[in-house]
Amino acid sequence: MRSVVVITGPTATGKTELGIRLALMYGGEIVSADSMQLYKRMDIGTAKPTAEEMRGVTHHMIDVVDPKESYSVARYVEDAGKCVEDILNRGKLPIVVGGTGLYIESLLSGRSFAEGEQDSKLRKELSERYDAEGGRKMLAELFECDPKAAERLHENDKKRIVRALEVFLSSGETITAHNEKTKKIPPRYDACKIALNFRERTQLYKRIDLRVDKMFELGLAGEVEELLADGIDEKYTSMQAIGYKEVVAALRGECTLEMAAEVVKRESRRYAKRQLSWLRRDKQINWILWDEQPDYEKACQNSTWFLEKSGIIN
RNA sequence: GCCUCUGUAGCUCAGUUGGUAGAGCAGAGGACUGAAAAUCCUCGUGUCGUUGGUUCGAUUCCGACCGGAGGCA
Repeated sequence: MRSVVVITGPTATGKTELGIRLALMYGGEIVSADSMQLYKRMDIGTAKPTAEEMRGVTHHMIDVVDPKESYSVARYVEDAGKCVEDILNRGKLPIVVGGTGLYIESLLSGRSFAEGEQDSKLRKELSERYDAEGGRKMLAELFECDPKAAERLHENDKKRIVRALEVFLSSGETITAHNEKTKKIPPRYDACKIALNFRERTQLYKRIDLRVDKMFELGLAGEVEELLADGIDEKYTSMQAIGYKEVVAALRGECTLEMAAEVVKRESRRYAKRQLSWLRRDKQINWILWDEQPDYEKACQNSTWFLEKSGIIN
């Protein structure tokens, strides 16, 4: 089976650098798995690798959509899937690098999603009804058509209740049935998964704080200002990114930039925590744990071992 | 030096008319199938500053001491 390498982990752990090193060592190309680096013009706040950092390694799935567009996992599976196919066909090694767990999982499994579109009329109607009638009522309604989904969802989980109803109403199939079906489909790639993290949580947080300070020094505020000037504000998905929505608030005078920076740090820490809870349940992951600082030499050695073990190189 | 106020969870504070205590924030854990850097759920034992005394029993009352704030000299 055709194989890919995955480099993942919570933010600010050095995924980008390790990915590039491995690409240089094994003739690979990077396929980014980051839901925000997809957007053009959002460079500083998403910590996109610069041209120098890339060192000639080809990167895919970065800067592929306008910040005004709304992207989705479904599109990612399709677009990134094409990149992976192309890389494999050219005899090179695809290295999927990123922290968006859902994107990686969906890409590897080649998951097909149930019907529906983000901006569909149906979804909008359901969303409005949820606001008007309350989650309790909507959940009860979901229970009528898809009791299993209703059971596992909380009445406050608007997004998922709306989606579950949407899937049933538009396709006649429940999201539960759809999920069970897609779960059985074997993954389309064999993956060697490597995740980076710090041994101590406090080290991770220190690193996140430093990185956020650096983003502000590099001119994150200016970047956001330019986007706002073109009418790209927080109503777009892209601007929901951590680092952007907070700066928008500061630029609107709701708080100072210093305060915004503190919020960005806190949100990044929480995000890292969520990423970890997503990753921890994947037992296939090979973890590389840093002590104080990333040690890329050692990580490359470890990675090589992992790649050999999974038969990707020999 | 004297007087007043104050010392309770990592932080800010509430509270117990004496029966060993609770909020917000921070933090932790979890979920996750077309917005995922999004969205949602769950979680609060801490020598109640230290030390004596009164009491069946003190974090709560009294004394001393230590730390902090203010006032008078």
